Amino acid sequence: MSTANCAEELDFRLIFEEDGRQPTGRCLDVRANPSSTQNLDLQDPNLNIYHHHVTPQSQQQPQLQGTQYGAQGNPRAFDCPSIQITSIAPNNHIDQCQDVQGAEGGYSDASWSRDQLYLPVDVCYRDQTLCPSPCSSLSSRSWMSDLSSCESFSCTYDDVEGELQDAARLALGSPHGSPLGSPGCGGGAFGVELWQQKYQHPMAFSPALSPHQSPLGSPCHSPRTSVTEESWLNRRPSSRPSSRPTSPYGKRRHASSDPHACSPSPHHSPSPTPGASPRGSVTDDTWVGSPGAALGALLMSGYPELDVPSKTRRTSGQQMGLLTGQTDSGLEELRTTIPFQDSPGEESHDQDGLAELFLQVPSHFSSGLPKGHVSSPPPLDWPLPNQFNGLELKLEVQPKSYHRAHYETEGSRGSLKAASGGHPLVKLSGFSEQPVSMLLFIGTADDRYLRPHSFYQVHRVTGKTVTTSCHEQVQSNTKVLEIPLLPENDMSASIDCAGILKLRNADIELKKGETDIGRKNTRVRVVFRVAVPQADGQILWLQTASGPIECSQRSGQELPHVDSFSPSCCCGDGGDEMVIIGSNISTQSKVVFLEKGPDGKTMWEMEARILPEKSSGSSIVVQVPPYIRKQSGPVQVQFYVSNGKRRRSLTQNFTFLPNSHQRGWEVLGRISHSAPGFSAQASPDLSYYSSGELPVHCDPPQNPPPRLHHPPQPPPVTLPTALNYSQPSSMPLQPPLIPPRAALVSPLAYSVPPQPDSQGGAGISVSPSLSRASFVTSVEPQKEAVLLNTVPVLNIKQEPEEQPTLGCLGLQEITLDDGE
DNA sequence: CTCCTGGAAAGATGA
DNA sequence: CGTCATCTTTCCAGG
Repeated sequence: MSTANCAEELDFRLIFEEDGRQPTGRCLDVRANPSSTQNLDLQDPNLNIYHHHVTPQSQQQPQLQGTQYGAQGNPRAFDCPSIQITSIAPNNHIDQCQDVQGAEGGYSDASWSRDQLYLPVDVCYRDQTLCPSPCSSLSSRSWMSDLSSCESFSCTYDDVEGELQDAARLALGSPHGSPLGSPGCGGGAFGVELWQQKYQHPMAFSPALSPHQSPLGSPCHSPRTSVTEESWLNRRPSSRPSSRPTSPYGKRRHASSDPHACSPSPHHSPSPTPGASPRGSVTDDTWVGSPGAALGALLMSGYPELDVPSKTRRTSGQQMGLLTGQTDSGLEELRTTIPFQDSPGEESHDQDGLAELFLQVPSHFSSGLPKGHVSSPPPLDWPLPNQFNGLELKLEVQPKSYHRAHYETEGSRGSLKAASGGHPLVKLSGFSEQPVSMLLFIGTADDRYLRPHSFYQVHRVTGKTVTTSCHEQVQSNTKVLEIPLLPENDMSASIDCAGILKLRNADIELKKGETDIGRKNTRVRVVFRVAVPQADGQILWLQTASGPIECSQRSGQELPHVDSFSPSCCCGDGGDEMVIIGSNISTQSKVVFLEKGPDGKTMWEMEARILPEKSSGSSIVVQVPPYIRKQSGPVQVQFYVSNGKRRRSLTQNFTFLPNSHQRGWEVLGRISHSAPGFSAQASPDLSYYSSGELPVHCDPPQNPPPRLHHPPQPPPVTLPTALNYSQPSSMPLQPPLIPPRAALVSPLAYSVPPQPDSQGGAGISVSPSLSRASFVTSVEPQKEAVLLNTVPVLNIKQEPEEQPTLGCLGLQEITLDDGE
């Protein structure tokens, strides 16, 4: 096991690093906490608000643009030492591509100087490259492939042009909606679609309503640009099999050792290539960058247009909103604070070549921005508050925690559903003057840093059962659904038009710059954003996200989850019958009791016998095994339910009383119940009793459980060393978590102290002594969890059911409990 | 006939 | 290098 654990931990690290955490501490200043997107408190005076002023025609000065862009698009961008990049020689390939695009698109970015380009942008967004997926649904098929596989796209760039043109045509011809949206798009169009959307169809997105359109301008480009790069890159190496192998063709090593992927750039580092960095860096960067985000709500002005019927408006290209000066302070800070989001250094290192690519990117990018249009929605990875000034975007009905995503090779698997059987419901309160558009995209389940998910894209579901109108668009390579919130509907919308598309891991991972690992990265959150026009012409952006949703097919044996059990103690002789109630528990399951020493080592372990005849449905009855070790007093042990090697429930605390003890004693353990405070470090037993936990009278063992022991809300923490799975996850998947950086960010009132160094900026605060632990967070979730638990105020939400293992397994590993 | 689904076989990955 | 346990992705079939 240990071995296994280790492995997992490693994986995790990778994931985390890539995903979420930001490596560097550089951005401590970040104001916003990405992760807590949901909880930012705008009220806080300290929060900066970005105003978006529209500058209609004016093209922003390059500088400004850069800045603005950065702000908007990506925090990181600001600082991004584009310079470095600049210096790097551009890559021919790239150039070509860009040129092509630019030409095609008609956007040239002459206006932009490369210098101004920021890599960061790219970084921020998952790389476009990666993004391919973004396309999402297009069809379900392949957009990614097409796009993603650079090959497809880039490889033939000749063709590409053609495509672009086509796209352009389409764009022109069709209302925005069509091209993108429909699933049918399929095919090769992906690139085109993106293209269109971004460039061609600004309008496609409803302008008025949706600010987001801008996406394009934004970072996306850059990122995606990366696509270009990638494509190029990929292409070059033609070695790569077709972009989409039937099977994941290349097997991808998690380690990112993937030759292909990196071929161009050696660095594997999370943020390998500049371009590449996308995700990883993104994450990181974003994180850092987010500072801007820190702002909380973003106010973008310039949407004069809001009034305008979206359809009519052309937002076009420009969407990228530039942040207007107002941001100055904010931006400035950001810049200063965030020297390089992307960690240019890294990028620069390995990637000269890459850099070039990136540079190239700008072209598109620029093309979009300059146009002067206005506003663009903030980058998708920016944290935004869910409420501000009386306005609140709330997910009134949460989606089920499980939704099997469909592959491009499959048909749709339907829209997200609510646990109740209906569909998720989102409502904007505090505003009903006019229709507003809401954006929906699939984000990561990483609470620490909410950002678009690389391996999943939202997919527009159509059909007679769908009552909510919406249309697809692509922002920063991420597919986004735009759904109107109408006053007549009480500014709420039933999300019955959104499904989830799974992109092949191989497709995404091969993208350059992609740092995330797809394997076991199967949880997502649905993110909702809305742009609310303010009286002063500014636009306030609010965001909220759903709880984590497991998207992989459920296997026969799901992760078992113990809801309650009784009794929670018995004498050392064992033999008592214990009822365990929970989900995914059957007579096929195994119940193992064990005791761990202070060092986390298993000192005793024994499997309990299941009594099938007394078990039923969601509960099983087991015979408590005898505790064979010497005991002079009560001994706290743990037990877990297992459905297989990797499917174990969280460990539950159980107490063996001395035989001499009077039976009937039950200890209420904080440990067991409130457990949060329990940490492996401390010897459980000692702490337990010493703490004065009180023994409570417990039902006689034989009695049917009058009262079941409920797992601690926060699942009890198990010893770090303990089984891999047993640890409750400290990782906050839930929104409730406080943004790690929140503290930093602003005076937001978070009970949890910020952790500067925490990579991901986990929302968890750790006591000083534990600081190291915090560091560990990303890497060793479990341990962290433990440590965290010790902390006074953790907001971490645990999902008991799920994962014991957040840490080890990784977020992904955990299987959500649908409950259904 | 298309869209949804649930299941599962075939492959891919890692341990 | 082989084996095993998992995961991922592609197919099937029924409603």
